[in-house]
Amino acid sequence: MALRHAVLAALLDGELSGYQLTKAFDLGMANFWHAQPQQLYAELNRLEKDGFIAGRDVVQETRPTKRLFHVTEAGLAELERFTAASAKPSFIRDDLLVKVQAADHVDTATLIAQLAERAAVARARIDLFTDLLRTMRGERTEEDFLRHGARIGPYLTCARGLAFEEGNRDWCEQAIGILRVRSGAGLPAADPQSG
Amino acid sequence: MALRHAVLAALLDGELSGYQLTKAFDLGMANFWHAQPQQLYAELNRLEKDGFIAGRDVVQETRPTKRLFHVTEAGLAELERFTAASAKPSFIRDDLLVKVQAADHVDTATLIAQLAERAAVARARIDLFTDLLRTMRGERTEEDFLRHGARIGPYLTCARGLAFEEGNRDWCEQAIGILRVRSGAGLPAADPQSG
DNA sequence: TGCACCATGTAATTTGTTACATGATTCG
DNA sequence: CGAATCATGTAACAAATTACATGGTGCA
Repeated sequence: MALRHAVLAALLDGELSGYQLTKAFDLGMANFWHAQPQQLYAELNRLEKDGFIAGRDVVQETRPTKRLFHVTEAGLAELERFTAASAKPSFIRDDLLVKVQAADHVDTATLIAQLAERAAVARARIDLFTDLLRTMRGERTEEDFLRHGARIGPYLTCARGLAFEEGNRDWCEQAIGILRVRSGAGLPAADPQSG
Repeated sequence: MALRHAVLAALLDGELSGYQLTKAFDLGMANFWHAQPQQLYAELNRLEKDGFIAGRDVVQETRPTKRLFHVTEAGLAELERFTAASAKPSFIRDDLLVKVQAADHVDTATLIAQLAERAAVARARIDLFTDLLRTMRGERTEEDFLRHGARIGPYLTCARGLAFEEGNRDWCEQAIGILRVRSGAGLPAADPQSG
């Protein structure tokens, strides 16, 4: 039951609706927590019932009415309690790595295609996070922002996400290179950067 | 329902019992899949019923009788099918990152302690994976092993795990440094390497 | 006219977690 | 004598996924 703390942490950046929250969990939050819309809507209702967040209706003209939520004092206290408690070890699940684990027993071309696809996704996310970080720090240098900026939490987690995706990209490229050498050998391999 | 493919991939390295499988899921497999003993025992029974693995009893003198499982032809075909199917995006959950996301609203000392603990765990795993990789490649250079070695799948996934933990260590150290500068400022900060 | 976006859910099913259960052996 | 290791599960509960449901707006 730690989804709630991820939601609380996401709401610290300002009021969000359930819909906006799902967007956040597709972007920066996705670096360390994964959740579906249905889960988020349900969790928002539970958090409100427990008094950790409060919502207000915002009627819109051309769009359906939405509810914006913010963290309450009790919610902040709960986050503080959570932070002090010992963290569960981080938990990863990755289909692609399962496939690579079986590399010596499955079709190489198929595996290379999957690795290339993942590398492309990683590159897209690297660009995205690089832009996000630039936006967050504005005119300042990273050094200056991290020392004196008002909200460094999201910056640090985004930086971790960036490094993670760089690791993915590099590893995928290395694995592709190795699989190519072992199978086709002398082929004038297509440039993996081009796709 | 992809736990089964992780189990199949784990069994490619040779026959394993449920107990040995839980050990594998605590070590190398933990880099990309997390599962508890109860799940593994249950999944082994399901996989056997579906014909993807086969087990045989091994009676031991000083230990309880165990069942060793190996992947069948049907199991290999299933892995092949899985490899060809599009992978779900990788899925991360990390309490620590949730806490860092809330860094600007929670106690700094508490957060630093958590980051230091994680950095220590990362260092331990780095040592472990470095040894594991050395063992896998034996006398050969990495270059040579990856070109001509018989089983590179586990090597590649372990390498990814190593890079991931190096990323964790570096990021934790950076975050600790920043939080120290912002809070205590001029303190003659303790060496994070020492613990 | 069809698709994507905004906006929020319910219900059924599948997974995953926690607690409980058993019992011998080996090491300190 | 107590703790860790080997060895395998069942049962109850909590969480996550999938499918289903609704309906207006804006764009090509």
